[in-house]
Amino acid sequence: MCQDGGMPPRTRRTEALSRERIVEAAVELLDAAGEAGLTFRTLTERLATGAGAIYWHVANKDELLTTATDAVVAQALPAASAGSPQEEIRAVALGLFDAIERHPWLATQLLMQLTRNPGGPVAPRIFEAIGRHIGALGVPERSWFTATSVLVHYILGTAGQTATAEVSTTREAFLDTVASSWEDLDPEAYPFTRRVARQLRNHDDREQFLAGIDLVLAGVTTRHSS
Amino acid sequence: MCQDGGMPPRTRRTEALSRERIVEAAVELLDAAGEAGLTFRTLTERLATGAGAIYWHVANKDELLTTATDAVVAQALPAASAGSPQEEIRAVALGLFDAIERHPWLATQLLMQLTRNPGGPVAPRIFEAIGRHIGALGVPERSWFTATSVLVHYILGTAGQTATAEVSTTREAFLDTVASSWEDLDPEAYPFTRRVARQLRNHDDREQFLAGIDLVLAGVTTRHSS
DNA sequence: ACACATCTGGAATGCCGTTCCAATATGGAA
DNA sequence: TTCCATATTGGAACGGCATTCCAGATGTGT
Repeated sequence: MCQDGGMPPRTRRTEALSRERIVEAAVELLDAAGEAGLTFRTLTERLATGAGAIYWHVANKDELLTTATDAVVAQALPAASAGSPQEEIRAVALGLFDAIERHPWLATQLLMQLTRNPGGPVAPRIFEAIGRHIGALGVPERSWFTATSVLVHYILGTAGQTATAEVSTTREAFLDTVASSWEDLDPEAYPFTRRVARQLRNHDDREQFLAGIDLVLAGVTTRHSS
Repeated sequence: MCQDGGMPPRTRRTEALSRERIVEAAVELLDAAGEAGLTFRTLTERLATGAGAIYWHVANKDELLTTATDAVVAQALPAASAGSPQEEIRAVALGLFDAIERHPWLATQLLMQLTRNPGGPVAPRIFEAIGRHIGALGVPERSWFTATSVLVHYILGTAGQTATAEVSTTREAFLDTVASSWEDLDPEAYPFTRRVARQLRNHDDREQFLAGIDLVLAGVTTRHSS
């Protein structure tokens, strides 16, 4: 549980096990084989140790997942650059989008963190990165929370949706499967979904994603700029 | 896997096990004890049967969860009433919001269905319920998919966030805990989140939720109504 | 009354997260 | 240098889970 407060020793019996080394290995396993690829079995094998050793550094699997998620998100968020609030928000959104593309397991984790663990480190980090620029858009403080929520949920939801497509064999195959199943729906009950299925097939993820952001930003700004 | 094509027999050895009875029991267990409350152990106990019997009607737990989610969503979506597109969309949103309040496990399931199983029955059902009214807002067809995505992700994300608060002891206690942990963040790194934490405390879920919807609708409409 | 397909209950399997503990390292005190 | 308290490790053991397997009961058509 508690880390020592002194220098790290030069060399341990094999190669000092540490919280960071565990988290790093966890991220690698998640990247390689998704959420199911991270078990204490695979983790102990990769680190050539036992379960007890890991549990000395990490409380449980949930904490490990939270820490791994936070580490990846921290790296993904861009350092503050000096642009318009819209540009800043777009940069954050793209940073998360790309991170989810690199680590497809991230999408689910982020949604979980946001809904089930808003007190943890991940939710505030993302909330802050977006919300920081909301005031500069002319949104009155009373609406800051709502406006930021809309943006964050859209970003994570959509990025997650498109990123999941990457995991399966190829993106095209996945989108094609979904589009086909949508086109096979009952025409009476699903006229809209069937019609939109075509847009799903040839669909530039990144472009659509940014279009959605702009749409939300338009709503956020026009609402209060009169 | 396959249902018979004939009449259901009047009476079975105890009380005909059927796909519907299993799904019904699953929903009850989920409502009573959340996602962790649904295991094949609890399910067989409640239905007074064995695991094999259940597996004859249902492929696996994932399918059971999907079916349970779809059943609850189907009941939650309002029958078409004749109002403005905005009113229709608000009605669907509130229908989902209330369903999530009644069945807190639903939030996570819906997010999963949307991102990991868009080919299943749940995603199209929700997409259609919202998207059906998008055209009437004056949105050009090219933007239908994006606009609907924004709305759906916001609705599910936010409803999920607020619903999770219900599960824990009391809503107030949960919000208070989260707000406190946000207020304890580093003032240098988290000025926005700390400031917004106050809005979290006294916060009418439903009102905030509808405000968010209106915000998105404003963006969707003003963007194309010139 | 017989045979066959449908349906059931529960035992067995293998994997998972977690706990427990005996054994081993480490750094400072003597 | 020796020794000890404390920090750290590896792996065995545990209970719970989803899922599989199968012997047998049930109901239907003949």
